[in-house]
Amino acid sequence: MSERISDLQSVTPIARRSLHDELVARLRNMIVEGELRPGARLPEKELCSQFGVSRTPLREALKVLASDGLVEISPHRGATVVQISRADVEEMFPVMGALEALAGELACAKIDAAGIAEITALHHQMVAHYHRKERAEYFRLNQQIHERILQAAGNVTLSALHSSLAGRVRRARFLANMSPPRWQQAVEEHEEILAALTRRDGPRLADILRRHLEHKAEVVIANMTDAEAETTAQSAAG
Amino acid sequence: MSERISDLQSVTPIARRSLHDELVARLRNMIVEGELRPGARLPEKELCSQFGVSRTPLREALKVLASDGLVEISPHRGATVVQISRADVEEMFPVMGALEALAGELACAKIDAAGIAEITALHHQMVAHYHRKERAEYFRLNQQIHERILQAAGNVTLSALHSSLAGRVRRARFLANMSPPRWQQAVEEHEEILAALTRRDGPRLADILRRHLEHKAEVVIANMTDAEAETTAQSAAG
DNA sequence: TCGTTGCATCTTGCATGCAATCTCCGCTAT
DNA sequence: ATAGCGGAGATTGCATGCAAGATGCAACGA
Repeated sequence: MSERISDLQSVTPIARRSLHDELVARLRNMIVEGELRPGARLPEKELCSQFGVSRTPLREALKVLASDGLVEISPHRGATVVQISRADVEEMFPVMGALEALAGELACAKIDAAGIAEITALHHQMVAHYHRKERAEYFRLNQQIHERILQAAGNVTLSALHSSLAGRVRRARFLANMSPPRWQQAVEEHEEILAALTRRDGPRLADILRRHLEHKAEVVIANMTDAEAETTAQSAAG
Repeated sequence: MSERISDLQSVTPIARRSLHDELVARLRNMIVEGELRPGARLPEKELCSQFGVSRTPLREALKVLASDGLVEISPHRGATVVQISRADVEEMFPVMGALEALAGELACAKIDAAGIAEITALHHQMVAHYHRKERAEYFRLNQQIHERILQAAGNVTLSALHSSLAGRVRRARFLANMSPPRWQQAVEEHEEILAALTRRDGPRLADILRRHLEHKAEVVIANMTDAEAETTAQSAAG
């Protein structure tokens, strides 16, 4: 028999995305990145002309996003980007904590030296950005580290759940206002995370991650409260 | 100002289900309950005539189920009920363990006497069914107890994730073949669960639940292996 | 005889049309 | 002046039509 096509490295299935898949990805991104604000209405007609597609694939995409918790659909009234409340955040962080804690345990059991080296590199980059007070870069690296730990856990189900939650939380972009002491605390916790991972101390890593997420929650919630107070003051003044 | 309508207990929004919502619920149920077997194809036309709807709402429902991990859609080839592999189950149970452990902790902190009484009642019913070897009833009560603990945790996000996973796992209905010693072990663990909950010992309850889920996983995976061997033997004989 | 290629048929992906429902505006009555 | 009412316009829910792609079969060639 001749050489099999499937043996060739460079031959991978052509990724063909249907319109609705593409729409799901784009809309999700627009929502998570804050381009579409919480509470924003999503009129089908407008989005259709904007994306240059018809209503059918768009509607399919909206249904998917609704089941994912990013948009809300009320019958005959249309879709809106879900408002994320303080209560929602208070709910979501413990869950993310549990998921990341599990990821930490699994990662310690499975990660190899190369994986640790990679995370270590990311960590040092992140710390460098911390010292230069480069918030945006810091957050990007921070997020990457957490993603890499999830990935090292080698559990697709776990990763999927976490990334869905992370997407919803990221919309509360108030993290950007982290106070200096809080920021320092976060970096210290990341030092501990790296240490535990290097020692492959699963229970300890799980514990740190859970606490780390608790503290993140405090920061986010504090900032949400501030933001709300500001909004209230504005609307009272206006 | 007059009394707000929203303050009234009995006034809840009238549940008006659109066709696609109804379809999502029905299909999900058919898949979870095993009426639609893993690997089964889901031709749009056939389902449409069966449910008496047109293709549009049906397609929307399929997309939602796909994003939920219950069906798989390949472009121009249609939807099929996803096969659940041993690897999938091995992935999912630790995650369910983490979620239930968190639920246990939260439940201990929040549950009131009435809640405990309710779970206690369910527990005793379940044990009665165990003694009468009534598997179906036993499993129903078992599931109810776990659901009540999740509910007592008072975290909608947590409940939603758990129920999605539980739905996917439940399709591996091999639990029905639990061996007598395993069954006894499960009941003993449930005694411990109830005890820890009554004492409101969160960490302990979390621990038991995690272990309980590990053992469930072992049972399910063992039975999946048996089932696979059987299938192989059958196909070899046939 | 076996493997390949081309064609017919069927299924799915998307666009569009119609009906049902909601929203918003002006109007009327108290 | 304000609350309630009603209709016009707009938006969504669902059905259907057409085109692109997939499947399966048959004919062809080695």
